[in-house]
Amino acid sequence: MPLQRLYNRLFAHYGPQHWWPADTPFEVVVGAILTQNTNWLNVERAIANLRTADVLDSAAIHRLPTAELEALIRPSGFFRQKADRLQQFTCFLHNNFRGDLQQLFALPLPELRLLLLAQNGIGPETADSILLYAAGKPSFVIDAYTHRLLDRLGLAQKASYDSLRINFMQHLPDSTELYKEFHALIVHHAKEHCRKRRPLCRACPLLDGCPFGQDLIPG
DNA sequence: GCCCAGGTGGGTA
DNA sequence: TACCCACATGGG
Repeated sequence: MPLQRLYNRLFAHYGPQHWWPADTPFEVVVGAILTQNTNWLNVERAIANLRTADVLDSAAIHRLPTAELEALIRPSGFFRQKADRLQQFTCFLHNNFRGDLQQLFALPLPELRLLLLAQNGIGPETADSILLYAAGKPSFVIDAYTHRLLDRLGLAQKASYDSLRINFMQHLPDSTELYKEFHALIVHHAKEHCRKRRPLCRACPLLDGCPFGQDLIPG
């Protein structure tokens, strides 16, 4: 299976990634929203501000004055929009699940995914990141790096988000841990060998023995 | 100064 | 469906 082979190569080269970089499920949710079209380094600054202010939990975000939340997350960019999205989410959580993420995550995957997608500011990538890394559900994440990698390998140039996600999930074992590692490996690889507006790096481990990655084309 | 970064939602044709 | 745009900060 080509996707399995792609995963095997990445894993053999980089080893386990143990993602997502967060201490709690709620921190994953916050990071997933703050990282929208934003460099992760800036997200870390914003999260550090929230931690220092001791408001890195749902109840605190919920009751924090919006202007204060905006000031704390300012380094992550789009701070007005993201402060609003964070508080809309905590409001939804408090109104429907007593502010308890685990109660929300107890819903079955398909239902939970639709519910997340119905929230303002939570699109497919953010929803799948929350499902996979916060809720521990096997929902594959397709991000800009995944699109770019498949594009560089000559695959799926104009495939939709959902079709790519379904493709990954149908050709891989139904495993949360595998999905986590695979996505994390794609990000790790992309940061080294798959930069925007640049050709695939010659040192790319995926190209070793297959100059154009042809043997990785999915069947 | 320029491009880029782990998107989303609203608008238009 | 397919583009276009606003949203905003900080690094290279």
